[in-house]
Amino acid sequence: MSTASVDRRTRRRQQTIDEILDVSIALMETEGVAALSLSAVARQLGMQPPSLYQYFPSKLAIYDALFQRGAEQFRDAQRKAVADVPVEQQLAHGIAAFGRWCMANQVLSQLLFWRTVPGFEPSPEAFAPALEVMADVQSHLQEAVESGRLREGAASEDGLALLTSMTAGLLSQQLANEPQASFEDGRYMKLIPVVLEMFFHHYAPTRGTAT
Amino acid sequence: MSTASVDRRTRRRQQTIDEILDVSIALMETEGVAALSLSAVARQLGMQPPSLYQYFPSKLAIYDALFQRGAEQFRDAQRKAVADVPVEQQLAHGIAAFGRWCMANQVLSQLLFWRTVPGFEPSPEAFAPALEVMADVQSHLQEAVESGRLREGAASEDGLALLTSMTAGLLSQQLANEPQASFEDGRYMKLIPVVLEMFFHHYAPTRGTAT
DNA sequence: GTCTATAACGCGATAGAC
DNA sequence: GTCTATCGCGTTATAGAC
Repeated sequence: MSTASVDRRTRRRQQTIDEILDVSIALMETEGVAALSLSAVARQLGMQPPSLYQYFPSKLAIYDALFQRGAEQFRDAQRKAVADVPVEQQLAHGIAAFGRWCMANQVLSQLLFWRTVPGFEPSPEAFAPALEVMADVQSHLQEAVESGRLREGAASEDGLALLTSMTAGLLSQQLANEPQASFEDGRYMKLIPVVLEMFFHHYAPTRGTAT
Repeated sequence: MSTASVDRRTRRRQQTIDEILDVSIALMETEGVAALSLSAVARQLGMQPPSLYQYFPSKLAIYDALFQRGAEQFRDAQRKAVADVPVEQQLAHGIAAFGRWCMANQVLSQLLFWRTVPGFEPSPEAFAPALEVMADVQSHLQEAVESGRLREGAASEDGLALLTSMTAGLLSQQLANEPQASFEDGRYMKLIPVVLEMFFHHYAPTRGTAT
């Protein structure tokens, strides 16, 4: 067996895996994240349900692959948004990119930020890119502190928790109440600049209360 | 058939309905909200699964009853928390009560604040008490505006959305990351006073930016 | 080896007859 | 209230096709 044929097979296999994930996302969009059905996926692909087990050992493994895919895409979108942007605007751009990505990838967002699929817990491997994003945000905060744009506590655990909770809260409300809206015209997404302003105000270097 | 016997039957029926709901909540606590199984409920009650259909027309109807129950309990907890409290502390007490109730009733909170059960949408009847709570909060905000403790915009749609998003965000993070914590020692619940402070700061009467 | 199909098991929600 | 029956699900075992 030639090396080329191995490659071709590997490529074809990866392609099938991607198709399975694509179809899964599409189905979850219409049926709900927790309502993913392997039979439905197989039908869409013209396969029999057991054939899927050549590619994933279980339904939860598909969720895990989707989680990882989502976390990687999310991380890359974040990084792209803050690249080539003046340091003092990185937080604002990053958070806007967060909102934009979430509204464009609602299914993946639900998987990443809520934990609502019974029995599913992301593997450490799938979770890793999500941790990277957290580290990125914290380093942006740290930078803002060191350059004097924010007070000490902003880069603390509480500061990070506050920032992520406020933005995740807007997202939560947006997805629960107005899921069909776009990032630009969502009632809650519109408030993203406001909470960022509140955050900067709370951790303003010269005044405000310690946390 | 005597009136008494009708009463007794009605009472007994209501009792069974309550038992079904209680068992459902208990099962969702261990298995996940979306993993509720009628068969499991029936087993716990020593019934056959089809017998449940004497009390609820479908599984989604059970979710709806739980939603309504949760919304009513939530509303009552809110109202009890703000009763007999000085007007200027009602918002703080109400929000603390929100956090406390949610952590003590996580299953119902998920049902109320996220929409993660495939195919479930609360009926208007079940949703009504939730709307009452919103109206209560808005009236508290309005009161704060009229008494000069908050600026005009605080009681607007955006103000209400901001306040609920920030608190719901903390809850979301708490439930997703540290569900086993209590209200008192949860990393995110601890920040509830902070976001309230940020809110008051943002809508302070004398200064701040318009929203 | 790698992929796919068929058959079968156990479980779930639910409809209907009793 | 039950029992029976139908249907769809995730999953496993097994056997044939590339």
